[in-house]
Amino acid sequence: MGKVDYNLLWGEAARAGRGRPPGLSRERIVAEAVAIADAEGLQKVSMKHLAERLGSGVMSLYRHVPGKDELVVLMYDSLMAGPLPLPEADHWRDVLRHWGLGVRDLFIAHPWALTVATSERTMGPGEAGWVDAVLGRLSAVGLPAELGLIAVLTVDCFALGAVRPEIGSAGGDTDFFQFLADPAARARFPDLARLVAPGSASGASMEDYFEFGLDRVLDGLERFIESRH
Amino acid sequence: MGKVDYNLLWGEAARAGRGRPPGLSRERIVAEAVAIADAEGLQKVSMKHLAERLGSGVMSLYRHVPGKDELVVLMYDSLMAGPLPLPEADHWRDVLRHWGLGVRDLFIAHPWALTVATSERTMGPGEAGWVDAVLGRLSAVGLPAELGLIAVLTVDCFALGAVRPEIGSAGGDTDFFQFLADPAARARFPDLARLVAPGSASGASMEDYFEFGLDRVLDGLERFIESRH
DNA sequence: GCTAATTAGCGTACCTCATACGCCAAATTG
DNA sequence: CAATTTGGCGTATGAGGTACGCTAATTAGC
Repeated sequence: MGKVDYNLLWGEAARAGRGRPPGLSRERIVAEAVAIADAEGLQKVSMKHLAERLGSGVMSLYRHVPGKDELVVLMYDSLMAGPLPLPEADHWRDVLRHWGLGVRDLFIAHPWALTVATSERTMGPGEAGWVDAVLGRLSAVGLPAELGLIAVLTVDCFALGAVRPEIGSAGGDTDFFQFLADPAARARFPDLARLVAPGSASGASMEDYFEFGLDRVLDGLERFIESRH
Repeated sequence: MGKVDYNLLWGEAARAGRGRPPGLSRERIVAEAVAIADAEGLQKVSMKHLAERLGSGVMSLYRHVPGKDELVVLMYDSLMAGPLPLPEADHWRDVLRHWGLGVRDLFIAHPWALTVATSERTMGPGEAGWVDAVLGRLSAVGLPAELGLIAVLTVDCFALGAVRPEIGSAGGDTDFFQFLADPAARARFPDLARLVAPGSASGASMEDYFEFGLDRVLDGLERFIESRH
């Protein structure tokens, strides 16, 4: 929600010298919060609930995390610090395709993360390293740095936008295209209805659509990159 | 946050016959909430604040809106019910390009909307009509319906993802790439640093980047569509 | 070992916010 | 002018975030 201190993400971790040794740690808190969000949703991540899980008092958390908003930001950046979807491919297009699908998998595995990603925020070290790793790989397979950067951002933007209708549909709780179940709505928006028609569950076809769009984006990038050679 | 009733968005508005005439209306409430969110941010939209603006009691709002979550959904859908960025172009590519830029403008004008767009939700009538209008225009300029649908969704997905770094940068409060102000960070992520380098403010270059990516997406769609003729 | 300094854990109190409930007011229908 | 219906809203409740300050545990210096 509110503003989050830049130093929270990028600042040095002040080392502890003397004094009482910590039982909690920022890492443990963030990891547990992510576990709760994955299992029960982001709105179930309350300081109270989190403290119970960790077997500590509520206010103890504030020794390691400035507040709730900051915790959410840390949760998000911790995702990006994990393993990267980088294949052993030797063509930039394969690298980017694999990476785009990996981004999709990440946001489907952590549905709460998409909301965080699209909130007003600052890029953290995890995310920066994430992007940096892909740029490095693209560079290794011969794509010039300036082309790699725009290619990665384009694919990333598409993936972020395109994964949206898939989230929620998976759980079955909230279907993004629920209104199309009504025949009257299908009659009013016949073109939209076609999207969901093939596999009535709508979940399966969305994945196909994601790949289709991704391939179109890669086509567009390919045309541009080839014109530069 | 929570689940929102499907009927809230798509249900018929029950007409009032007798009884006390309403002083408030759902439309007024939603419009005022949007005004607050635009001016002060979504987190400042509280039932209390909203009621003060409307000169009514807090609980009066609940006669017209089931709750806060539902209000936010209605706010979002009301944006989509507004005027559409549809040009008088006679080529599908121009239509989609103009539309993509219009989507970008919309989310920059209403920064809070992006978070709502990417939350778990159901498509409402405003948004469905929005998509439907573009499909109709594309159809009118000769693009087959099935191609129009995937083209619109692809462009929409890209626009949604790509506008993200621009939000917040505009206000100057929270810069998405704030960490690149630090020379050490620029040294660590030189490729990323290049993105912001040209216009040090980073805002101007992001718009150029949006258009670049959009054109790549359109290129990819063009290749696919031409291969179908 | 003793004391001072330092840092962690956490109970209490407070504030904000959404909202269930119920009463009253204002209009229509007969 | 009742009876009915619908809207406005005050009060109370409960959840959630967090400022404050006390206590506990540990180390550094003596």
